[in-house]
Amino acid sequence: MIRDARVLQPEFVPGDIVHRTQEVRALSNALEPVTRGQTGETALLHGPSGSGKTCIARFATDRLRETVLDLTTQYVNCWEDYSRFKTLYRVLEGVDRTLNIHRQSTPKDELLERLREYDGPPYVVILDEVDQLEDTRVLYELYRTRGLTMVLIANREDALFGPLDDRVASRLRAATRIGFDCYTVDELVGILEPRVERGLREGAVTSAQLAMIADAAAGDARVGIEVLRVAARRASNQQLDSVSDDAIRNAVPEANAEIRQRNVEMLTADQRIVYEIIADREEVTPSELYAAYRERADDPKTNRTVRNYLQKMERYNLIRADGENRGRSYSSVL
DNA sequence: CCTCCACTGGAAGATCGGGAAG
DNA sequence: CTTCCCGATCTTCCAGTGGAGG
Repeated sequence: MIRDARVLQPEFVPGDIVHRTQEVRALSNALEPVTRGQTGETALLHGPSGSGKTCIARFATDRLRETVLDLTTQYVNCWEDYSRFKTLYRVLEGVDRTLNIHRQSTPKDELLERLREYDGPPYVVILDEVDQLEDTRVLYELYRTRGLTMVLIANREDALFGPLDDRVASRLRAATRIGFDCYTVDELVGILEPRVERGLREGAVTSAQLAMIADAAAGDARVGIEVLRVAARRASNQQLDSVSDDAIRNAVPEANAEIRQRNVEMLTADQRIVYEIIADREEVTPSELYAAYRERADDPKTNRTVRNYLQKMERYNLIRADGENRGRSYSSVL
């Protein structure tokens, strides 16, 4: 039943963008100087998750590479590489300058040195989830790199500006800003349709079912694609040649559980204890939580460290923190 | 109104761990 | 082998916040 699983992967970039033509054009304009060997304008793509920011950034840079012979591009996910070191490392990796850097290879900041020395062809770097950077100095350092053009992606524009250095903030205000809105149900169907055509056997999913998926995804293309993928895989495992309505309904919580499971696996043993305490109960106050943690953990970490864990888990969308200060309580997401 | 205090999260410094140099 | 280095992680300290209860 599955013909081409690749098009059901979340990171698949379609060869042709059905919606978002306006946004593609705006981004291409910002990058246009690159075609003349110059540095492009910094672009800032912002909007809710699953609204096509990453996809459009990749699409535009891929297309740019088709027209510009001598061009390097790199994608960096700042959520995964949130420290300054890791981000710089990835950027250098894109131009093969990481040889022999394993951590402490001589001077204090070898990475920055190498970046300064960069003298190659135009280089376009996509920084996804850029609001997750813990040290925004790296943005300034990238701004100062010759021939480097940045495409920044953030969920919320204002969350990015908050902790910024003045020098970076002023440059960022001059950036080309491109806003993205949630997809409508029709648009989502339009995104899923070509994937079904290429990825699945004919008639495996009806258009009414696509509308069901689109509706459940609430404007988030990533969720929609994940639901489609889970439902198709399930049907395929059962040797069916089409997807039932029930399979789709079941796939919605399963797709969410899968995302959550992946995040839980990234936690350390101590973090997982904290997560499980929260998951076990409806709602828990900070002091109850820490007391329970101390009881279960051998060699427990300090209260402050547990608070860092909680922040991290909140960012991973594993838990929710309600209220402020004294009124704070933690609960697990679904 | 004021005081108390549970809670948050920033800053700075200590510690851990792994790779390289001596 | 030991020593040094450095990023990541953890602790210590603390200022700020706002609800509870005089």
